[in-house]
Amino acid sequence: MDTRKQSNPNDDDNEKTLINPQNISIALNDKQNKLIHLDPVPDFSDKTEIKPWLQKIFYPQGIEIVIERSDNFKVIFKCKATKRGKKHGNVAPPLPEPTTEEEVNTGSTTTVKKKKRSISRFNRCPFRIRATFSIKRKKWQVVVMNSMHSHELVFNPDSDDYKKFKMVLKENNDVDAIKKFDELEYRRRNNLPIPQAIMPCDCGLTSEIRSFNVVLPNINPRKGSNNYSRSNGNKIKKPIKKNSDKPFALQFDSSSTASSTPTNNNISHHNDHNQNQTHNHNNNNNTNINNGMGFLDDPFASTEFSSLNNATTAPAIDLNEIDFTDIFSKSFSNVTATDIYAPSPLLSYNHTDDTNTNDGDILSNTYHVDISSLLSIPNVDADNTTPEFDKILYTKSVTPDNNVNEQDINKDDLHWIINFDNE
Amino acid sequence: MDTRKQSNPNDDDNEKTLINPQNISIALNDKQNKLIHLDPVPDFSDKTEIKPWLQKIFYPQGIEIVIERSDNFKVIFKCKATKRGKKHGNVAPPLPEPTTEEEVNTGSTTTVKKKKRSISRFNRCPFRIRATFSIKRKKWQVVVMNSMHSHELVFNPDSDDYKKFKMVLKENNDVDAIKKFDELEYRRRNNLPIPQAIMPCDCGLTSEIRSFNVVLPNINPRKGSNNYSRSNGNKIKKPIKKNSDKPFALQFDSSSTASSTPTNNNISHHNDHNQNQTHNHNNNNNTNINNGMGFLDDPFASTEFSSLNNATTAPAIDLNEIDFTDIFSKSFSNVTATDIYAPSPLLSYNHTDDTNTNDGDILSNTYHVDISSLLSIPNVDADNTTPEFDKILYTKSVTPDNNVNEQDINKDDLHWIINFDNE
DNA sequence: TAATGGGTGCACT
DNA sequence: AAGTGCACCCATT
Ligand SMILES: [Zn+2]
Ligand SMILES: [Zn+2]
Repeated sequence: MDTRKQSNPNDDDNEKTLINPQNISIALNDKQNKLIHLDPVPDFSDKTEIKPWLQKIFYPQGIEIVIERSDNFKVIFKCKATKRGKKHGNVAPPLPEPTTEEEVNTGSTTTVKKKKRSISRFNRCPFRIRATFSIKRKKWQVVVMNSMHSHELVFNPDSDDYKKFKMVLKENNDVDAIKKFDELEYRRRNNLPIPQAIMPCDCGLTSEIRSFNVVLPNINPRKGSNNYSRSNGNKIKKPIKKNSDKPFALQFDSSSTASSTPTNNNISHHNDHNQNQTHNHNNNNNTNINNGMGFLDDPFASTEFSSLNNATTAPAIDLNEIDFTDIFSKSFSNVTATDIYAPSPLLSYNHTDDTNTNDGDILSNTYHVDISSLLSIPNVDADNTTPEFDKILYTKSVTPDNNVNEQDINKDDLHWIINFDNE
Repeated sequence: MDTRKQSNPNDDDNEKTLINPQNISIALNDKQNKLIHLDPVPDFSDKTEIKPWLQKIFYPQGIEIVIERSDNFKVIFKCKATKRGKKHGNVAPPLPEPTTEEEVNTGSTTTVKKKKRSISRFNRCPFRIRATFSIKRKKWQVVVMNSMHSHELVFNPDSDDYKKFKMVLKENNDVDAIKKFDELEYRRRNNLPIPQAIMPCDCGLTSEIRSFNVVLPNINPRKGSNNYSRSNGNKIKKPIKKNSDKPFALQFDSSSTASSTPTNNNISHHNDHNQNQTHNHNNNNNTNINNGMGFLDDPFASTEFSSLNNATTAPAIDLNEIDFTDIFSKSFSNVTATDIYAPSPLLSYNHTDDTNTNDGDILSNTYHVDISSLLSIPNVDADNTTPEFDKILYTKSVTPDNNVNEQDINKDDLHWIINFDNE
């Protein structure tokens, strides 16, 4: 039974309030809320399990995450920065940089000098995922804090981080995830469209989380005893030494990690999908954001999986191990894969998992959010035309100087604007 | 026998050329050279030995160093940043920040917002020490890259880093260093003047390096075999994995670290001191850079050590173990301790150590540099009056807009100017 | 261990 | 003055 208070998504003051995913599409379309709570979240027994779980979700989105900051009670993720001098090989090239030169007036002479220490565009992406351990709930909460990106989103199966991620999947014998990512790699390398179904869930998070073998461990947390102590006297005490103070790891009688052990939790997903899809942007399915790489060139729109059958020549991938039909037999027809110029709709579903055998306090009546919304650039001004992608990338277009209606800027927006201007 | 070529310090193109410390004062006064090569340097058997060695040198200068960046062939040190919200307790307060507010014009309204992500002044200090392992010389080279600071220099015996440093000294039974730092702490806590003699050497580096028990290990480096491989093809190859690729650690048959083992190297120091002191600035010995802390308030100028005898009441320090006379019997009378508003002179000495029993290629004919120069703010324009400290701190005064003669800017200067303007 | 925000040392890449 | 991934910090509320 979920007793959390749900706030009115039309309330202007609810940016940091827990929002029922049922209403999150409304909240997002209200242009004010950028906090997207992902729910449910596995009961990680260690914070190191969070990143692989998120990678399974966001790699298919073309988002490579890294840890920006972490301690034992918090992990902040962001998009991985590009490598500056990277040759454009099999790696998707970043969009062209803005002018890398700048004029330096040294008095009587003006010198044009290459900007050596320019921070790559990629590193300015405001996208964040915040995982915090809630002592009261005794579980981790995952919140997407800024769903827009300052760069294109391209899945790169050749990145080192992805290779490591894939290797861990193999070490853990995570056959379902391996199969899906093999499929994802195959489609990427052959410039095939990436359907949302390759995402953890074509409509959200929860379902495919199970099939990805990212589990909700059916372990009973200790009740009645709170071994946590974040305060030192009356002040906050943070872990003092390395590899110490891992209270939440002691919370479960887990003999294995959440990411390596499947549960018996049979979530009946892909049922009762109440697709409250809401579009308030141009449904331009032909907009192309990938410069010549072809990854997201073909809007998936109404493409059914049967179209994949055209691809029969697989490279080094063991296609014999890939069962495509199982993946694409699910409903995703109304979800556009690449509609990232304008805010994607949030599809919210209400999962009532009667088969859930886990602790009802944590797992029952959970909801999930279609993370296709994470692909979107926020609708900074719904009344205007969709802002140009290049402008957002290069001209600080989120500032009020760039067609952003100031009334539509909340405090979080302002914070970013200020930071951009300061950098 | 040192066969290194020495360059003409008056040459405009020698910024990155090895400079004989004999000529470094001339080179520095030429306003072009900011690279101060420290020589000799112990043959560190591990890069972790470098920081303690430098701490022994720079703590007495009021400089607390941290590692900015490191790999197995390079360690870059800089000044430790201040703690942001630190209350001004027994810690020397940083100079007041510039305005921490900024106006944000959001169109029709102007919002004044606290700058949240401001970098503390302390972290902008350009002072750097670069230690690089030279494969050709098979030894570490230490270069001070920017001898000015953006902040006051105050030795803080209460800092955590210093306590750790001191603890390591005790673990290593480094009695000489312990004695000297006890003395330094005592003088600091009692607002007594800090003579240059408490520095590793009152006139330079080499001599006190021995008495500080930082040693030049009398170990014969392997000759003829070069186990190093920095190049991958013809490009620089960086270490690939953690805790691997420590080629220089294999270079010596060392059974102990350089910082813990004294050598038999009897450098006859404090002889033949040819004090080529050069002043081209106002010798204002009364300039006070310490806001009320009193540490460096009293210019030491012509103060002899006998003046310390006035202090007889030592707090918790075991003064019975401190032999002051041995320290201050050395000549340092012409060195001002706190003349940091203007460039300090560089005193260069020529040490000819006939008693050196170590490898002549490395240790004979070595020189050392008076690191009192490291206290100075560079003479950005010798023809002008001394630039105001506040201006240097807060108004990017190293830019040509701030009284820097553009002819006096070399390429490295320009690089920095650009970076400052970008921040 | 309340929750949440940010700074920064420093080795990896 | 490699940039940045990450963790050890500290801040305010
Ligand atoms: Zn991003
Ligand atoms: Zn400094």
